[in-house]
Amino acid sequence: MDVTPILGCLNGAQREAVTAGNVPALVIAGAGSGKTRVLVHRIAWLCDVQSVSPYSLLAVTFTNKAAAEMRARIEHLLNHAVGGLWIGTFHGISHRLLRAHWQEAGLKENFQVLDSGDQLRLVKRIIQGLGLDDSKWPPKLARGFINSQKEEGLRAADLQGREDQNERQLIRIYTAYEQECERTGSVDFAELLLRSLELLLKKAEILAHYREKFRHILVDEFQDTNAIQYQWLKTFAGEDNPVFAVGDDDQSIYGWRGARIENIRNFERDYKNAQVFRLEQNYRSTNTILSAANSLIGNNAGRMGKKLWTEGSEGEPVQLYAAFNEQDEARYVADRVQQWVEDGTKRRDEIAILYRSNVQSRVFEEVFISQSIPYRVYGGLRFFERAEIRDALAYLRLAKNPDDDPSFERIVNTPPRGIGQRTMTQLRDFARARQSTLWNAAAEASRTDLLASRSANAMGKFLQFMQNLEEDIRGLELEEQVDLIIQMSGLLEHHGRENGEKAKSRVENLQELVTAARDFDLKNELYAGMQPADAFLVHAALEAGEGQGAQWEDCVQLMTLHAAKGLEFALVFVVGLEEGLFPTGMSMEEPGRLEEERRLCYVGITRACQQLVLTYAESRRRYGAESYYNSPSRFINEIPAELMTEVRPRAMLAKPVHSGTKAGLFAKDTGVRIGSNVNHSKFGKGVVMDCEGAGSSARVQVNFETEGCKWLVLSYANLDVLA
DNA sequence: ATAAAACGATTTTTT
DNA sequence: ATCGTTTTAT
Repeated sequence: MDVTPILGCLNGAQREAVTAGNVPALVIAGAGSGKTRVLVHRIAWLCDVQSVSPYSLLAVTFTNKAAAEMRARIEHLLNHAVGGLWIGTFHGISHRLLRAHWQEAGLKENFQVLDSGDQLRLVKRIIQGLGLDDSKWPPKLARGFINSQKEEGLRAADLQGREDQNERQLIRIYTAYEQECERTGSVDFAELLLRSLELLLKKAEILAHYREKFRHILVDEFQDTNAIQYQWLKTFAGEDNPVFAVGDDDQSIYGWRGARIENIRNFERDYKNAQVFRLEQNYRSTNTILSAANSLIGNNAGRMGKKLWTEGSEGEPVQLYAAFNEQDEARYVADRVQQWVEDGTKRRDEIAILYRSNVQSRVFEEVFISQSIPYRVYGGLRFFERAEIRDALAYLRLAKNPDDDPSFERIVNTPPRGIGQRTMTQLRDFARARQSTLWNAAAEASRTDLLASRSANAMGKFLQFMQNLEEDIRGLELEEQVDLIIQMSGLLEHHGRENGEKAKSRVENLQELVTAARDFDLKNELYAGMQPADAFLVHAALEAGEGQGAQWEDCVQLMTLHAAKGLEFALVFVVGLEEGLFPTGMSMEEPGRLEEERRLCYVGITRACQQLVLTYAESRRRYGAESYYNSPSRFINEIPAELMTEVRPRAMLAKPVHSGTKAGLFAKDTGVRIGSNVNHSKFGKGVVMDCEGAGSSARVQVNFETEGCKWLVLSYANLDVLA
């Protein structure tokens, strides 16, 4: 057999990993070292060379996108479809198991999947139902508690006997939440994992079946697994089926949501016969960029140890720009973007601007709009999380299942049909007293005189409408069902009547939902045996959809550092490198947190292929207030100076540009004017470049000989004017 | 039932 | 500052 297509294009380390024997393997794959390639070629190697059936492989990823990409690459390499191969996310695969074994798992056949928004609303309802004050017991906190317990494999029953009053209250909420999920047949994300793990552990014959089936377990982004995910993998693997885990401890950036970097370190302890491979040759970045990354990450303790190298060129030095404020930072970046595309051969979509937090995108957007630079911001609300989409899906859900109280609550007065708070409070009380669902309570109430006649009338019409809707959509194609719903519910008309951009996009989104329903792949084996509408709803929960429709214009890419993981760009700006912002103020006390911030910076740096630009602002507006004298991030200092050049175009000026436009006179004349030579006790001598404001808030920009340009508040700065 | 005002939070995000 | 949520007033 000719193995050239599978092994020919691999380097030594990659080839060793791909052709590893049937023992547990841990591949420490540095940024840009061909991590996905190794995984894909390993699968191809097993199937084509080792003659392992694709049916006996289980490949797990974190995102749907990664799963889809991996499948596509495998099929491309093998040159044929591999339908029987299980590739999916932890959640997707768990879901599939639970659908197949719903009875053994103790679920309802038609259990629904709650996304985190659904879950939050349910937790909130539970808290209120227990008579607790939801400002004292924030639903988000309770949800976090429940999820983190589940991620540790702990049920409410496992938590009895806690002393702490606070904790006991949370456990009470957890208990009630579990009961409600049980009653309504709802399963949240963490539950998918925990429940499928419990299924395997409790039903020996099912476990035996899957251990017999999956002879090889492959995992991507292993450093991001949490406690239960690792447990889940080990359970599938048992004693005989080797785990092939690929990851990079230096790119672990999700500790705050439960990822256990220790998993990667414990792998060798858990699997005594494990082989460890290191991929250190980088195919992405210049030597300079890699040196910067290596130096930075060298400041972390307890690493697995790894040093990236390349056969490529040295490349340009890393550039550092000290901006006066966030506007200046954005202007500088915009200038550099313009320069990049000026020669006409370079594209904007090979440029990324990476920031620590989403709020930072705003200033860049403003500047890009004013300079007509096309850009795209990643992140934000996903398609299936948008209110109008959730509304439409709630109609679908309620039509299929009138007992779904959350959906009932959501749409009973959306669009407005005269059913207000008062009516709903009465109805809720009534339903609780009768131990019935809102739907049944409403049906009952409309027959009695519980509600005011006007409300009863409106409610009756709503019930009638929902019944008609259910009859009308029955038997239709999914696409037609959705189409009918958005029209008959009045949602389309409701948003159509509003004006403004937002309303327009809501209408478009609703129409897009019809398209999504049309394109939804019902034949996918994941949804085998399910009703189309139910399958579509699961799809909506499990795959929230991209933020924006595919806009393949040539756009500058704006995103958080987290969102950039796995991507690469010719030119990368890592912006906002200030102490307190990146690393964030919250992370600075705890060493573990700080190391994760450093890894995040490492991820950012290693996204760059050709040129890396770092920026920070000496002054920045945050939460309305301005902060001055920001220190540059410690991460900047952790990059050797010889790899960097400082760019300060403005500071090059000996004299200010516009001394004519601003008078430079302040309310209480201090003698400080644009162009004045001044002395500062800390920063030394400099020239006043610009001024802003008046009176006590007057600020001046001073270009210091040694410190560069800074904005100072005149009343605090105590400047001495020199002759 | 709707509009205005007060309140509060505010790293990162996938499933 | 700004955005989303909740309370209060009309």
